[in-house]
Amino acid sequence: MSQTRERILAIARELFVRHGYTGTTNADIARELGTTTAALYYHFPSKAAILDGLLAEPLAAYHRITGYLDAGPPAPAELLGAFIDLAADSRELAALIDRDPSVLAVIDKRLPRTIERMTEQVIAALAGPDADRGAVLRAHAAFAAIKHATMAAIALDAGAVDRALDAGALDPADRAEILRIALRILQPPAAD
Amino acid sequence: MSQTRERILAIARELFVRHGYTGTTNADIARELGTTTAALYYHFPSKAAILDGLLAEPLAAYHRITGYLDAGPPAPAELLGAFIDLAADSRELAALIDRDPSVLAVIDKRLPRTIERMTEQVIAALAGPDADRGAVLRAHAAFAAIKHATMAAIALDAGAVDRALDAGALDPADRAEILRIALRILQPPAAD
DNA sequence: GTCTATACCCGGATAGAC
DNA sequence: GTCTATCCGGGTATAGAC
Repeated sequence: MSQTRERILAIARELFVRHGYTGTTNADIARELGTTTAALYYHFPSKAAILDGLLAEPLAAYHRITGYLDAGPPAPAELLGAFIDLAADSRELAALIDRDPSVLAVIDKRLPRTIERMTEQVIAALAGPDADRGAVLRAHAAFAAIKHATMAAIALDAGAVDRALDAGALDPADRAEILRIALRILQPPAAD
Repeated sequence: MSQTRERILAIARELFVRHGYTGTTNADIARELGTTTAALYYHFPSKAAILDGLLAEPLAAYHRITGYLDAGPPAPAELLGAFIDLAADSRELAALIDRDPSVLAVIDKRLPRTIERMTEQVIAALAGPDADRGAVLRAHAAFAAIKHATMAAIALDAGAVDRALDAGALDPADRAEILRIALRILQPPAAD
């Protein structure tokens, strides 16, 4: 692995997250890298390719999870847990995906299913087979809650260096709490 | 009110929501309007001004709500309810705000407080005065859930024309359900 | 593997006629 | 109130030397 390539990805990740994909220029990346924009094109054929390099893994994971759904309805805890881990692993990247619509356009070209279609599947699975309107709303709420709470949890540690080694990882206690929250969201009101 | 102005806003709203702010060009708006890009500049001094025209009201409402927080801690149900209504009123616009970072840049120039600062305040208010880590996570979860569930509820009606007059408005039953969900999220796990 | 130089296009915005 | 024409800047990408 060219290690300049890795540096470019690291820099791009940071800039994309902070300023968005369209809000970041090749010149911005090159400046941070200490080279010129032309140098980037030795390592990547296009700007979109840099984005691809960043999102390939998390998107594959997303696709893998929704693939399981085809087999049959999973336990909500499993599904929600998988998404917590996905959000934690991809960190700030998760936010990037649905922030900039132009990112979606880039992504959807290289995916078997569109993001939108995958999300629909997840909602359907969370809402359950005989979902009424309330169940669908709760599924949306749970899905959104997981993603944002996970990102918030990681962000809370952003400054703290004393949290042992793996700064940026999701605290197991936080994971448990978030899962608990999400599962409770899915409960119909009658079960209150 | 120039009614061409209103048409431009309506068109821009739709395009911004669908393709994002940076993903929409003046040419796109002009095409839909049936004129040229130059014509837009008779009605608005810049592209950013069109965005302003669209977001002014919802942002003022957001600012008004956070203003109340300065006075003292509100009942969570009031605060959450206010945000459900805000999300419902601004519809798809709500999504626009935290999607494109360049939108944030435009907005923050004309706001007394930054969006980020306002969000922090809301989270703090929802988490409560003696908030532990779990309470903060629950606050984030509740805030995200409200926004997404409300947008989902409205989206569910998108196609249905038979829902009497006010298509696009939030069903009171949905509102109640979403509020119930959000309030439950804020409950500490012990209260399960 | 990185440079200089530059082509090319496109988006926002302006000038001035009608 | 809208047009034609055009400027300007900046962004992606390429050519070709080193």
